[in-house]
Amino acid sequence: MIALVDCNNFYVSCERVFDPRLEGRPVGVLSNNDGCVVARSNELKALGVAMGAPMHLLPPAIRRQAVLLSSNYALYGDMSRRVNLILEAFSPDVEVYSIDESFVGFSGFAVDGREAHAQRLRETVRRDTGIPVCVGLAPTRVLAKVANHLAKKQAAYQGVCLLEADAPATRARLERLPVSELWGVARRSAERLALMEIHTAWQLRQADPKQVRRHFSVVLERIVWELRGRPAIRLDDLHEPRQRIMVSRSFGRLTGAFPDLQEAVRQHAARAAEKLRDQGSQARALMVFVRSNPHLAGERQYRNSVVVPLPAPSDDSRELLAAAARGLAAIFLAGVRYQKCGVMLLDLVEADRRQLSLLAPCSEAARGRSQRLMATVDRLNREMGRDTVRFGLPRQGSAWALRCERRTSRYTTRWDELMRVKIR
DNA sequence: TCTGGGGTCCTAGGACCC
DNA sequence: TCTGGGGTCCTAGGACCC
Repeated sequence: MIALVDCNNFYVSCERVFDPRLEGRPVGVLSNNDGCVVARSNELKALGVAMGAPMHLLPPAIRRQAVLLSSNYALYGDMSRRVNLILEAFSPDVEVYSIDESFVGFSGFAVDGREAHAQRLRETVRRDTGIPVCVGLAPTRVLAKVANHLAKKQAAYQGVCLLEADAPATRARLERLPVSELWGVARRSAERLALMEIHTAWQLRQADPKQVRRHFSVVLERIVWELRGRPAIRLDDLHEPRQRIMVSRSFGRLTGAFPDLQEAVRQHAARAAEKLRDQGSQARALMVFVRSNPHLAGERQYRNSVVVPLPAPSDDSRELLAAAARGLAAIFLAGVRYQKCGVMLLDLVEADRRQLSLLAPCSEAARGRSQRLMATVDRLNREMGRDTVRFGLPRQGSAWALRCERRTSRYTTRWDELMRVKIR
Protein backbone atom coordinates (compact mmCIF):
# COMPACT_ATOMS: atom_id res chain seq x y z
CA MET A 1 0.00 0.00 0.00
CA ILE A 2 1.31 3.42 -1.02
CA ALA A 3 0.24 6.78 0.32
CA LEU A 4 0.46 9.85 -1.86
CA VAL A 5 0.74 12.89 0.37
CA ASP A 6 0.02 16.07 -1.57
CA CYS A 7 0.04 19.56 -0.07
CA ASN A 8 -3.09 21.56 -0.83
CA ASN A 9 -2.43 24.63 -3.01
CA PHE A 10 1.11 24.43 -1.68
CA TYR A 11 2.59 27.84 -2.50
CA VAL A 12 -0.54 29.62 -1.32
CA SER A 13 -0.59 27.54 1.87
CA CYS A 14 3.03 28.52 2.59
CA GLU A 15 2.13 32.20 2.25
CA ARG A 16 -0.88 31.76 4.53
CA VAL A 17 1.21 30.20 7.28
CA PHE A 18 3.04 33.49 7.66
CA ASP A 19 0.16 35.82 6.86
CA PRO A 20 -3.12 34.47 8.21
CA ARG A 21 -4.95 37.45 6.78
CA LEU A 22 -4.79 35.58 3.49
CA GLU A 23 -7.12 32.86 4.80
CA GLY A 24 -10.47 32.85 3.04
CA ARG A 25 -9.31 35.28 0.36
CA PRO A 26 -8.59 34.58 -3.31
CA VAL A 27 -4.79 34.24 -3.42
CA GLY A 28 -2.49 33.44 -6.33
CA VAL A 29 1.24 32.92 -6.63
CA LEU A 30 2.95 34.03 -9.83
CA SER A 31 5.73 32.45 -11.86
CA ASN A 32 9.09 34.13 -12.34
CA ASN A 33 8.83 37.63 -13.78
CA ASP A 34 5.33 37.75 -12.34
CA GLY A 35 4.27 36.19 -15.63
CA CYS A 36 1.64 33.51 -14.98
CA VAL A 37 -0.48 32.26 -12.11
CA VAL A 38 1.12 28.99 -10.97
CA ALA A 39 -0.70 28.39 -7.69
CA ARG A 40 -4.25 29.28 -6.72
CA SER A 41 -6.24 29.18 -3.53
CA ASN A 42 -9.67 27.53 -3.76
CA GLU A 43 -11.23 31.00 -3.70
CA LEU A 44 -9.19 32.05 -6.73
CA LYS A 45 -10.08 28.83 -8.57
CA ALA A 46 -13.73 29.59 -7.85
CA LEU A 47 -13.31 32.92 -9.63
CA GLY A 48 -12.42 30.98 -12.77
CA VAL A 49 -8.69 31.71 -12.89
CA ALA A 50 -6.97 28.86 -14.75
CA MET A 51 -3.64 27.29 -13.91
CA GLY A 52 -0.96 29.10 -15.92
CA ALA A 53 -3.18 32.07 -16.76
CA PRO A 54 -1.03 35.01 -17.91
CA MET A 55 -1.14 37.69 -15.29
CA HIS A 56 -1.56 40.56 -17.75
CA LEU A 57 -4.66 38.93 -19.24
CA LEU A 58 -6.54 38.63 -15.94
CA PRO A 59 -9.75 40.69 -15.87
CA PRO A 60 -9.29 43.90 -13.85
CA ALA A 61 -12.06 42.89 -11.43
CA ILE A 62 -10.13 39.78 -10.48
CA ARG A 63 -6.88 41.68 -10.12
CA ARG A 64 -8.59 44.05 -7.71
CA GLN A 65 -10.12 41.30 -5.63
CA ALA A 66 -7.26 38.82 -5.52
CA VAL A 67 -3.96 38.93 -3.70
CA LEU A 68 -1.31 38.04 -6.29
CA LEU A 69 2.17 37.34 -4.94
CA SER A 70 5.54 36.82 -6.60
CA SER A 71 6.96 33.38 -5.99
CA ASN A 72 9.21 32.92 -2.97
CA TYR A 73 11.05 29.69 -3.73
CA ALA A 74 13.38 29.96 -0.76
CA LEU A 75 10.33 29.81 1.50
CA TYR A 76 8.54 27.02 -0.40
CA GLY A 77 11.66 24.87 -0.62
CA ASP A 78 12.27 25.13 3.11
CA MET A 79 8.64 24.41 4.00
CA SER A 80 8.73 21.38 1.71
CA ARG A 81 11.78 20.08 3.56
CA ARG A 82 9.95 20.47 6.88
CA VAL A 83 6.92 18.54 5.62
CA ASN A 84 9.13 15.67 4.45
CA LEU A 85 10.92 15.49 7.79
CA ILE A 86 7.55 14.74 9.37
CA LEU A 87 6.67 12.14 6.75
CA GLU A 88 9.92 10.36 7.52
CA ALA A 89 8.80 9.98 11.11
CA PHE A 90 5.74 8.07 9.87
CA SER A 91 7.45 5.72 7.44
CA PRO A 92 11.02 4.74 6.60
CA ASP A 93 10.07 4.79 2.93
CA VAL A 94 9.55 8.33 1.63
CA GLU A 95 10.05 9.21 -2.03
CA VAL A 96 9.98 12.95 -2.64
CA TYR A 97 8.25 13.31 -5.99
CA SER A 98 8.03 17.08 -6.28
CA ILE A 99 8.14 20.16 -4.11
CA ASP A 100 4.61 19.47 -2.85
CA GLU A 101 4.12 15.69 -3.18
CA SER A 102 5.71 12.59 -1.72
CA PHE A 103 4.95 8.88 -1.98
CA VAL A 104 5.08 7.22 1.42
CA GLY A 105 5.30 3.45 1.89
CA PHE A 106 2.37 2.26 3.99
CA SER A 107 2.99 -1.45 4.04
CA GLY A 108 3.25 -3.19 7.38
CA PHE A 109 0.18 -1.62 8.95
CA ALA A 110 -2.87 -3.60 10.00
CA VAL A 111 -5.46 -3.37 7.24
CA ASP A 112 -7.96 -1.53 9.41
CA GLY A 113 -5.38 0.86 10.83
CA ARG A 114 -4.17 2.46 7.63
CA GLU A 115 -6.71 5.22 7.31
CA ALA A 116 -6.34 6.20 10.96
CA HIS A 117 -2.58 6.30 10.51
CA ALA A 118 -2.99 8.53 7.48
CA GLN A 119 -5.26 10.83 9.46
CA ARG A 120 -2.63 11.14 12.18
CA LEU A 121 0.00 11.93 9.58
CA ARG A 122 -2.22 14.62 8.14
CA GLU A 123 -2.93 16.20 11.49
CA THR A 124 0.73 16.15 12.50
CA VAL A 125 1.85 17.89 9.32
CA ARG A 126 -0.83 20.52 9.82
CA ARG A 127 0.03 21.07 13.46
CA ASP A 128 3.81 21.22 13.03
CA THR A 129 4.10 23.14 9.76
CA GLY A 130 0.72 24.79 9.21
CA ILE A 131 0.43 23.13 5.78
CA PRO A 132 -2.82 21.27 4.92
CA VAL A 133 -2.31 18.00 3.04
CA CYS A 134 -4.49 15.25 1.56
CA VAL A 135 -3.60 11.57 1.49
CA GLY A 136 -4.48 9.01 -1.18
CA LEU A 137 -3.97 5.35 -0.25
CA ALA A 138 -3.86 2.56 -2.85
CA PRO A 139 -1.81 -0.43 -3.98
CA THR A 140 -0.23 1.43 -6.92
CA ARG A 141 0.97 4.94 -7.63
CA VAL A 142 -1.59 5.65 -10.36
CA LEU A 143 -4.44 4.58 -8.06
CA ALA A 144 -2.93 6.54 -5.16
CA LYS A 145 -3.03 9.61 -7.41
CA VAL A 146 -6.69 8.96 -8.12
CA ALA A 147 -7.38 8.49 -4.41
CA ASN A 148 -5.61 11.73 -3.59
CA HIS A 149 -7.63 13.54 -6.24
CA LEU A 150 -10.84 12.28 -4.60
CA ALA A 151 -9.65 13.19 -1.12
CA LYS A 152 -9.09 16.76 -2.31
CA LYS A 153 -12.34 17.14 -4.19
CA GLN A 154 -14.82 15.53 -1.85
CA ALA A 155 -15.07 16.89 1.67
CA ALA A 156 -16.70 13.66 2.90
CA TYR A 157 -13.31 11.95 2.82
CA GLN A 158 -11.87 14.39 5.35
CA GLY A 159 -8.60 14.45 3.50
CA VAL A 160 -7.91 10.71 3.38
CA CYS A 161 -9.17 8.35 0.65
CA LEU A 162 -8.35 4.66 0.30
CA LEU A 163 -8.91 2.76 -2.96
CA GLU A 164 -8.61 -1.02 -3.17
CA ALA A 165 -7.90 -2.28 -6.67
CA ASP A 166 -10.84 -4.66 -6.97
CA ALA A 167 -13.51 -3.09 -4.76
CA PRO A 168 -16.84 -2.19 -6.38
CA ALA A 169 -16.46 1.32 -4.98
CA THR A 170 -13.24 1.72 -6.94
CA ARG A 171 -14.98 0.73 -10.14
CA ALA A 172 -17.66 3.35 -9.51
CA ARG A 173 -15.01 6.04 -8.99
CA LEU A 174 -13.06 5.09 -12.11
CA GLU A 175 -16.21 5.04 -14.24
CA ARG A 176 -16.78 8.66 -13.35
CA LEU A 177 -13.20 9.77 -13.93
CA PRO A 178 -12.31 11.15 -17.39
CA VAL A 179 -9.21 9.42 -18.69
CA SER A 180 -7.48 12.79 -19.15
CA GLU A 181 -7.43 13.28 -15.36
CA LEU A 182 -5.19 10.28 -14.84
CA TRP A 183 -1.57 10.79 -13.95
CA GLY A 184 0.40 10.31 -17.17
CA VAL A 185 -2.50 10.87 -19.60
CA ALA A 186 -2.65 14.35 -21.04
CA ARG A 187 -4.43 15.98 -23.94
CA ARG A 188 -2.64 14.20 -26.78
CA SER A 189 -3.17 10.70 -25.49
CA ALA A 190 -6.72 11.50 -24.36
CA GLU A 191 -7.62 12.64 -27.89
CA ARG A 192 -6.28 9.46 -29.42
CA LEU A 193 -7.96 7.30 -26.77
CA ALA A 194 -11.27 9.01 -27.52
CA LEU A 195 -11.01 7.81 -31.12
CA MET A 196 -10.94 4.28 -29.72
CA GLU A 197 -14.00 5.00 -27.58
CA ILE A 198 -11.95 5.06 -24.38
CA HIS A 199 -13.19 8.00 -22.36
CA THR A 200 -13.04 6.97 -18.69
CA ALA A 201 -10.39 5.58 -16.42
CA TRP A 202 -12.45 2.40 -16.09
CA GLN A 203 -12.54 1.89 -19.87
CA LEU A 204 -8.78 2.27 -19.99
CA ARG A 205 -8.42 -0.25 -17.19
CA GLN A 206 -10.47 -2.74 -19.22
CA ALA A 207 -8.38 -2.22 -22.37
CA ASP A 208 -5.96 -4.90 -23.52
CA PRO A 209 -2.49 -3.89 -22.29
CA LYS A 210 -0.77 -5.36 -25.35
CA GLN A 211 -3.02 -3.40 -27.70
CA VAL A 212 -2.43 -0.26 -25.69
CA ARG A 213 1.30 -0.78 -25.98
CA ARG A 214 1.05 -1.32 -29.72
CA HIS A 215 -1.11 1.72 -30.39
CA PHE A 216 0.51 4.02 -27.83
CA SER A 217 3.56 3.17 -25.78
CA VAL A 218 4.91 1.18 -22.91
CA VAL A 219 4.18 4.20 -20.73
CA LEU A 220 0.44 3.93 -21.22
CA GLU A 221 0.55 0.15 -20.90
CA ARG A 222 2.03 0.56 -17.43
CA ILE A 223 -0.83 2.87 -16.50
CA VAL A 224 -3.30 0.12 -17.46
CA TRP A 225 -1.52 -2.37 -15.21
CA GLU A 226 -1.43 0.14 -12.37
CA LEU A 227 -5.17 0.79 -12.71
CA ARG A 228 -5.68 -2.95 -12.28
CA GLY A 229 -3.70 -2.86 -9.06
CA ARG A 230 -0.44 -4.30 -10.35
CA PRO A 231 2.52 -2.01 -9.66
CA ALA A 232 4.33 -1.14 -12.89
CA ILE A 233 5.82 2.29 -12.23
CA ARG A 234 8.96 2.66 -10.22
CA LEU A 235 10.29 6.03 -9.30
CA ASP A 236 13.86 6.83 -10.03
CA ASP A 237 16.14 6.42 -7.14
CA LEU A 238 16.17 9.93 -5.78
CA HIS A 239 19.76 9.67 -4.76
CA GLU A 240 20.73 9.26 -8.39
CA PRO A 241 22.33 12.43 -9.68
CA ARG A 242 20.50 14.34 -12.39
CA GLN A 243 21.36 13.56 -15.99
CA ARG A 244 21.30 17.17 -17.05
CA ILE A 245 21.19 20.52 -15.36
CA MET A 246 19.42 23.49 -16.80
CA VAL A 247 19.32 27.13 -15.79
CA SER A 248 17.31 29.57 -17.85
CA ARG A 249 15.27 32.70 -17.29
CA SER A 250 13.09 35.05 -19.22
CA PHE A 251 14.35 38.61 -19.20
CA GLY A 252 12.54 41.32 -17.28
CA ARG A 253 12.23 43.12 -20.61
CA LEU A 254 13.25 42.31 -24.17
CA THR A 255 16.80 43.17 -25.14
CA GLY A 256 18.88 43.05 -28.28
CA ALA A 257 22.13 44.07 -26.61
CA PHE A 258 24.92 41.50 -26.74
CA PRO A 259 26.35 42.55 -23.33
CA ASP A 260 22.97 41.85 -21.72
CA LEU A 261 22.92 38.33 -23.12
CA GLN A 262 26.55 37.80 -22.22
CA GLU A 263 25.86 38.73 -18.65
CA ALA A 264 22.76 36.57 -18.40
CA VAL A 265 24.48 33.54 -19.93
CA ARG A 266 27.40 33.95 -17.53
CA GLN A 267 25.06 34.07 -14.55
CA HIS A 268 23.17 30.99 -15.71
CA ALA A 269 26.38 29.08 -16.38
CA ALA A 270 27.70 29.98 -12.94
CA ARG A 271 24.50 28.86 -11.23
CA ALA A 272 24.48 25.63 -13.26
CA ALA A 273 28.09 24.97 -12.25
CA GLU A 274 27.11 25.30 -8.58
CA LYS A 275 24.32 22.77 -9.03
CA LEU A 276 26.73 20.50 -10.86
CA ARG A 277 29.29 20.49 -8.04
CA ASP A 278 26.51 20.16 -5.52
CA GLN A 279 25.60 16.73 -6.92
CA GLY A 280 29.23 15.74 -7.40
CA SER A 281 29.18 15.56 -11.20
CA GLN A 282 31.17 16.94 -14.08
CA ALA A 283 29.91 17.93 -17.52
CA ARG A 284 31.30 16.80 -20.83
CA ALA A 285 29.30 19.31 -22.83
CA LEU A 286 27.25 22.45 -22.43
CA MET A 287 24.37 23.85 -24.42
CA VAL A 288 23.47 27.51 -24.81
CA PHE A 289 20.16 28.68 -26.23
CA VAL A 290 18.58 32.04 -27.01
CA ARG A 291 15.16 32.96 -28.30
CA SER A 292 12.89 35.88 -29.05
CA ASN A 293 9.36 36.14 -27.67
CA PRO A 294 7.17 33.72 -29.66
CA HIS A 295 4.00 35.37 -28.35
CA LEU A 296 4.70 38.63 -30.12
CA ALA A 297 3.34 38.63 -33.65
CA GLY A 298 5.14 41.12 -35.88
CA GLU A 299 8.34 40.75 -33.88
CA ARG A 300 11.31 39.24 -35.67
CA GLN A 301 11.44 35.64 -34.47
CA TYR A 302 14.67 33.79 -33.87
CA ARG A 303 15.67 30.82 -31.77
CA ASN A 304 18.86 28.89 -31.80
CA SER A 305 21.02 26.67 -29.67
CA VAL A 306 24.48 25.21 -29.83
CA VAL A 307 26.21 22.39 -28.01
CA VAL A 308 29.78 23.15 -26.94
CA PRO A 309 31.78 20.02 -26.14
CA LEU A 310 34.33 20.40 -23.37
CA PRO A 311 37.84 19.09 -23.96
CA ALA A 312 37.67 17.18 -20.69
CA PRO A 313 34.83 16.72 -18.16
CA SER A 314 34.76 19.77 -15.93
CA ASP A 315 33.00 21.33 -12.95
CA ASP A 316 35.17 24.44 -12.93
CA SER A 317 33.02 27.56 -13.22
CA ARG A 318 35.71 29.36 -15.17
CA GLU A 319 35.83 26.71 -17.87
CA LEU A 320 32.06 26.43 -18.07
CA LEU A 321 31.63 30.20 -18.28
CA ALA A 322 34.19 30.40 -21.07
CA ALA A 323 32.47 27.61 -23.00
CA ALA A 324 29.09 29.30 -22.55
CA ALA A 325 30.51 32.57 -23.83
CA ARG A 326 31.84 30.84 -26.94
CA GLY A 327 28.46 29.23 -27.53
CA LEU A 328 26.61 32.50 -27.21
CA ALA A 329 28.97 34.25 -29.64
CA ALA A 330 28.26 31.50 -32.17
CA ILE A 331 24.48 31.90 -32.14
CA PHE A 332 23.94 35.58 -31.32
CA LEU A 333 22.19 37.39 -34.13
CA ALA A 334 22.10 41.18 -34.13
CA GLY A 335 18.78 42.88 -34.72
CA VAL A 336 16.71 40.42 -32.70
CA ARG A 337 15.08 41.38 -29.42
CA TYR A 338 15.63 38.44 -27.10
CA GLN A 339 13.23 37.26 -24.45
CA LYS A 340 15.02 34.33 -22.92
CA CYS A 341 18.31 32.48 -22.77
CA GLY A 342 19.65 29.52 -20.89
CA VAL A 343 22.47 27.10 -20.27
CA MET A 344 22.18 23.32 -20.02
CA LEU A 345 24.92 21.05 -18.78
CA LEU A 346 24.92 17.72 -20.60
CA ASP A 347 26.52 14.34 -20.58
CA LEU A 348 27.19 14.41 -16.86
CA VAL A 349 29.57 11.97 -15.20
CA GLU A 350 30.40 11.37 -11.60
CA ALA A 351 33.38 13.51 -10.67
CA ASP A 352 35.42 10.67 -9.19
CA ARG A 353 34.94 8.40 -12.21
CA ARG A 354 35.93 11.05 -14.71
CA GLN A 355 37.98 9.96 -17.67
CA LEU A 356 41.01 12.04 -18.40
CA SER A 357 41.39 13.43 -21.88
CA LEU A 358 44.16 12.35 -24.20
CA LEU A 359 43.74 15.47 -26.28
CA ALA A 360 43.74 17.98 -23.49
CA PRO A 361 45.99 16.61 -20.82
CA CYS A 362 45.81 18.54 -17.63
CA SER A 363 48.19 18.12 -14.81
CA GLU A 364 46.92 16.65 -11.57
CA ALA A 365 48.29 19.71 -9.81
CA ALA A 366 46.16 22.03 -11.95
CA ARG A 367 43.10 19.82 -11.30
CA GLY A 368 43.76 19.97 -7.59
CA ARG A 369 44.02 23.75 -7.63
CA SER A 370 40.77 24.03 -9.57
CA GLN A 371 38.98 21.75 -7.13
CA ARG A 372 40.21 23.63 -4.09
CA LEU A 373 39.26 26.96 -5.59
CA MET A 374 35.74 25.83 -6.47
CA ALA A 375 35.26 24.20 -3.06
CA THR A 376 36.28 27.46 -1.39
CA VAL A 377 33.92 29.52 -3.53
CA ASP A 378 31.06 27.14 -2.78
CA ARG A 379 31.79 27.17 0.93
CA LEU A 380 31.88 30.97 1.11
CA ASN A 381 28.59 31.20 -0.75
CA ARG A 382 27.01 28.56 1.42
CA GLU A 383 28.09 30.12 4.69
CA MET A 384 27.86 33.78 3.84
CA GLY A 385 24.98 33.83 1.39
CA ARG A 386 24.61 33.24 -2.29
CA ASP A 387 26.71 35.48 -4.54
CA THR A 388 29.17 36.45 -1.83
CA VAL A 389 31.78 35.34 -4.38
CA ARG A 390 30.82 35.53 -8.01
CA PHE A 391 32.45 35.53 -11.41
CA GLY A 392 32.28 39.07 -12.71
CA LEU A 393 29.94 41.73 -11.43
CA PRO A 394 26.53 42.16 -12.98
CA ARG A 395 25.41 45.72 -13.49
CA GLN A 396 22.43 46.96 -11.56
CA GLY A 397 19.11 47.23 -13.32
CA SER A 398 20.14 45.29 -16.40
CA ALA A 399 17.42 44.29 -18.82
CA TRP A 400 17.57 40.65 -17.92
CA ALA A 401 16.95 41.16 -14.21
CA LEU A 402 13.84 39.37 -12.98
CA ARG A 403 10.73 41.19 -12.02
CA CYS A 404 9.36 40.03 -8.70
CA GLU A 405 7.67 43.01 -7.17
CA ARG A 406 5.37 41.24 -4.77
CA ARG A 407 7.60 38.74 -3.05
CA THR A 408 6.99 38.09 0.61
CA SER A 409 9.77 37.66 3.18
CA ARG A 410 11.94 34.57 3.26
CA TYR A 411 10.69 33.94 6.78
CA THR A 412 12.37 30.63 7.48
CA THR A 413 15.77 31.09 5.87
CA ARG A 414 16.70 34.76 6.34
CA TRP A 415 17.04 36.38 9.74
CA ASP A 416 17.15 39.82 8.17
CA GLU A 417 13.74 39.34 6.60
CA LEU A 418 12.02 37.66 9.48
CA MET A 419 10.86 40.87 11.10
CA ARG A 420 10.07 42.74 7.92
CA VAL A 421 6.49 43.85 8.20
CA LYS A 422 4.35 44.21 5.15
CA ILE A 423 1.17 46.21 5.41
CA ARG A 424 -1.38 45.26 2.85
C1' DT B 1 4.72 46.55 -20.90
C1' DC B 2 3.37 42.04 -20.06
C1' DT B 3 2.87 34.75 -21.35
C1' DG B 4 7.78 30.11 -15.97
C1' DG B 5 11.46 26.88 -15.12
C1' DG B 6 12.73 23.01 -14.47
C1' DG B 7 12.90 17.72 -15.29
C1' DT B 8 12.03 12.53 -17.15
C1' DC B 9 11.33 8.71 -20.44
C1' DC B 10 10.35 6.87 -24.94
C1' DT B 11 10.42 6.43 -29.98
C1' DA B 12 11.70 7.05 -34.69
C1' DG B 13 15.03 7.50 -37.84
C1' DG B 14 19.72 8.26 -39.55
C1' DA B 15 24.46 6.75 -39.72
C1' DC B 16 27.21 3.27 -39.37
C1' DC B 17 28.93 -1.71 -38.74
C1' DC B 18 29.65 -6.63 -40.58
C1' DT C 1 15.10 -7.04 -64.85
C1' DC C 2 17.44 -7.96 -60.56
C1' DT C 3 21.01 -5.54 -54.93
C1' DG C 4 20.24 -8.86 -47.58
C1' DG C 5 19.70 -9.09 -43.00
C1' DG C 6 20.74 -8.17 -39.17
C1' DG C 7 22.84 -5.21 -35.37
C1' DT C 8 24.32 -0.68 -32.39
C1' DC C 9 24.63 4.04 -31.21
C1' DC C 10 23.17 8.65 -31.30
C1' DT C 11 20.05 12.56 -31.70
C1' DA C 12 15.88 15.15 -32.13
C1' DG C 13 11.49 15.59 -30.89
C1' DG C 14 7.19 14.21 -28.60
C1' DA C 15 4.69 13.62 -24.48
C1' DC C 16 4.30 14.01 -20.00
C1' DC C 17 5.09 15.67 -14.96
C1' DC C 18 4.99 19.54 -11.21
